[in-house]
Amino acid sequence: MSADAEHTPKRRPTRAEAKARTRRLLLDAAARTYARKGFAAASVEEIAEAAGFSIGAVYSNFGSKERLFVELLKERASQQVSRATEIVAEAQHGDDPVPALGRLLANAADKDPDFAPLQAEFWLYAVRNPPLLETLAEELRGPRSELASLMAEALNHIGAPETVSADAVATIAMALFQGLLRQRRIDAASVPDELLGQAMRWLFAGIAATGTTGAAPVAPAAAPTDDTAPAPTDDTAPAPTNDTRARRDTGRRPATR
Amino acid sequence: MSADAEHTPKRRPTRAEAKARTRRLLLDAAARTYARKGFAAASVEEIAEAAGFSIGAVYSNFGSKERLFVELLKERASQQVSRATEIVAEAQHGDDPVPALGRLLANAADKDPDFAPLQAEFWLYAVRNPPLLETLAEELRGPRSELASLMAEALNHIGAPETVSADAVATIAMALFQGLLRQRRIDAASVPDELLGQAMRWLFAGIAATGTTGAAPVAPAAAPTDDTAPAPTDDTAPAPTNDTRARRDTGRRPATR
DNA sequence: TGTACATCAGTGAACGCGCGTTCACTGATGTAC
DNA sequence: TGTACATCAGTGAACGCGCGTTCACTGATGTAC
Repeated sequence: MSADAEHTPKRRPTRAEAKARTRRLLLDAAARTYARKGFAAASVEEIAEAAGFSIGAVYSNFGSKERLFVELLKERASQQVSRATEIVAEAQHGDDPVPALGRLLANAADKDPDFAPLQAEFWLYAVRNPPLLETLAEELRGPRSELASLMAEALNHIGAPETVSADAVATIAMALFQGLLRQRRIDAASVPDELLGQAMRWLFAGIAATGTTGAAPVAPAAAPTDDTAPAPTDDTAPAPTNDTRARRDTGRRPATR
Repeated sequence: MSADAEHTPKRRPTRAEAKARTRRLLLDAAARTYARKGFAAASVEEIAEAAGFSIGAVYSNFGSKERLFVELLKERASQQVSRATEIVAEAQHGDDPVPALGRLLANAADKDPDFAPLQAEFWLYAVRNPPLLETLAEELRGPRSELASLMAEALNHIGAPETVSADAVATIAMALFQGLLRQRRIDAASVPDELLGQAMRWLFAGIAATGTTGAAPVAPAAAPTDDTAPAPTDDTAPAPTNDTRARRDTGRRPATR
């Protein structure tokens, strides 16, 4: 129909473009299928069909069912963290973080029901294929340290003591998010929208209190918090790892190791 | 060798006893195998062999690969909650809960590496087989409300306001535990032993602070909780569900429904 | 712009292996007398 | 206590189906001249 076919979106796609599009469609179909059936139970035929291609297209693009999965993992493993980070960032500048966090939870749990199962598949697969665990950890490092930066900001904002590690708080926040997501699937009523926000609120209030009071009033019969080494557990637990009280260094450290 | 074979543990086992023993061994082997390979990838032969029996023994005892899995789920799904509950109970009466919670985390993560993957398998399987979701929820109800009872005690002990729901706190605690367990597998260094205890400490401090302040600075813009039906979702962020501010009812309600 | 050839993304049929399930059989336990 | 028969938990070989992977082929895109 139209003119000089230069920047019209309807021009005939180049070979590379067509291939890229196929790849995209296959990855998206794979995400749905792996999420719904699991890696082992999802068949290559099912995935190809869902994407509108033949089995061969998968092999032409990815080489094997496993490599398709790994590509998907590399592409999406960090989605959980980065999604959370976005919302937290938005929430922080808005009026009240609680409803924003509630939306995060509700969206991830109800609007995108494939999300949590796919993340679970990733985790299980990586746990069973140790080399991939490192890959996974690496994929998460970037987004995670962004989240930690936001947490550092928030900690400064409430005047938390310098000894509180933003990394630790970010880890706690992610764990909460994941755990609540999971529980919500089992029993939606036990995880109302505001629960994530509520928990974060308490957490920050607790951190702030620890700061102002000097010594934490915390859990019952608790030994007073001294600012020295945590010196936790004696026999089972090994020498304390770092991090919980590490300095708030949290400028994004771009994945060294 | 010995005498009247009455209560000697070495007497010939009755048929029922032998069968029960076989069942046990098969279930244990199934737990390991499903945890290590996943439900779909684990073969019946593998399980039978790990237990020291032939394939037929599985079919004689469970009827199918799937029913074996479901039996296992029914038996062990609540392990996560009840394990946590035990430790919390113990921690509460000891000096300091932080190391006890640290031990809980370390044990579940490092000492029993099959635990978290198996729980993840249960969850994924249930999510994909909705009828089982209800079963799973039911299995968890008992242990969960025990945990909530402990939380109620702790809340009273720190003088938390009556509006703080022990159920909500229990849910938060479980979510944290699960989430940290998962993260520890990806990057052990980011989840030191004390992190769970530390988080709980902050949480309770925050709740206590909320209390002392008088009015809960909690979820603003939240409609006051009426005790009627949850009336959930409309589209994005639904009216707040119940529970977060529910009365602290938490005497164990023994799994109705 | 047109022609001849090369490349290569995606097709579809075929292969063969692994696995869940079945079933006739075995031998030890249980029961009746 | 002993004998004859019934039951049934567990065996092991066989069946057949589904699925991952392969491969010769097609036809559209790209390239050389």
